[in-house]
Amino acid sequence: MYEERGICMVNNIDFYKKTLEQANIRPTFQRIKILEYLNDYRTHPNVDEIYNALCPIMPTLSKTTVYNTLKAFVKSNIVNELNIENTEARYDLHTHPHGHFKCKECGKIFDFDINMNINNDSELKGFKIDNRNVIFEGICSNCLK
Amino acid sequence: MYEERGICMVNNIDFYKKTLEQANIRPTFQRIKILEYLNDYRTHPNVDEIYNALCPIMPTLSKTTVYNTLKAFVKSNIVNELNIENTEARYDLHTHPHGHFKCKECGKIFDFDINMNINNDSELKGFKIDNRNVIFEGICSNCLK
DNA sequence: GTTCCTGCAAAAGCTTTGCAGAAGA
DNA sequence: TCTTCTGCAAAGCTTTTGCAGGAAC
Repeated sequence: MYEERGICMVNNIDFYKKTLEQANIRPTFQRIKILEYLNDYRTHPNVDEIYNALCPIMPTLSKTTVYNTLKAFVKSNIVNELNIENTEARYDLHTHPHGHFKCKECGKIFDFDINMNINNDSELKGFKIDNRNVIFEGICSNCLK
Repeated sequence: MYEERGICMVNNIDFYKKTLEQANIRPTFQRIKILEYLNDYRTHPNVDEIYNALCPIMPTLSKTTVYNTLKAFVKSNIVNELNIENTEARYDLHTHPHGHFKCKECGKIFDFDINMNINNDSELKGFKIDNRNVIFEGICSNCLK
């Protein structure tokens, strides 16, 4: 049991390392742990959440490092920066494109699939589109009750 | 000529007044001017731009009032708050839904039409959707050259 | 008279910058 | 050795809050 978990963890860490190396980012302990957190917790965490979650296992971690790391990840398209509120940025592992719904009542963020078909003759003809952020706001079905 | 412009302005101010009254917002001079600015300049201004543009004609205007006013406008769905960067909010008169493209090179923001058809059986079934913000990022055709 | 609005100053909160020491190539 | 990375402290910016005077109803 212990061994299995051990093996599993090693494999994951190797995968994170490879991901970072492919992006030309030196796979330091801090960066691997932040990437691991983003992979394990797909809850669109902000800097504070990541920092507080990792502090127990790396007490000398600084927020500056979290900021630096996330900025590097965004630049390399490993993660997506979500500007849902204007107060703070949230981060999302870059996977398949999807929309985000923010409930004004409970504050929860819901993922949803969306078809974003842009007409080739649209205003964006000839543009290079790197990121597609779709953010809806309203009230979720739970809070509507 | 002068008269025409005069009449025109009066009509507009009346229109702004009516808009605000319908939204249950007292049509003060400051609020009318801010609404007028948003109507005349559809360039997704931030607080600073609005404040600096209006200062010459109302020297005692404070940024707090701009913030208060925009917050009231957003709450009443008169304007839309755009969180394109996480550094500052931008504001957009609420018209027909459209997407925003931000060029990472020149920083310009382009409007574009988009069809946002959400499946009724999607994850958002039963949700009340108030705002739809679509923000694309990349490089515009001009900067690609 | 009571409520709402404005604007100044201060505070709060997120993010960036400068820099020195540490780690890695 | 030289470059890159980390983390502390300070600074920078946008936004919010507290509050007193003024305006509107």
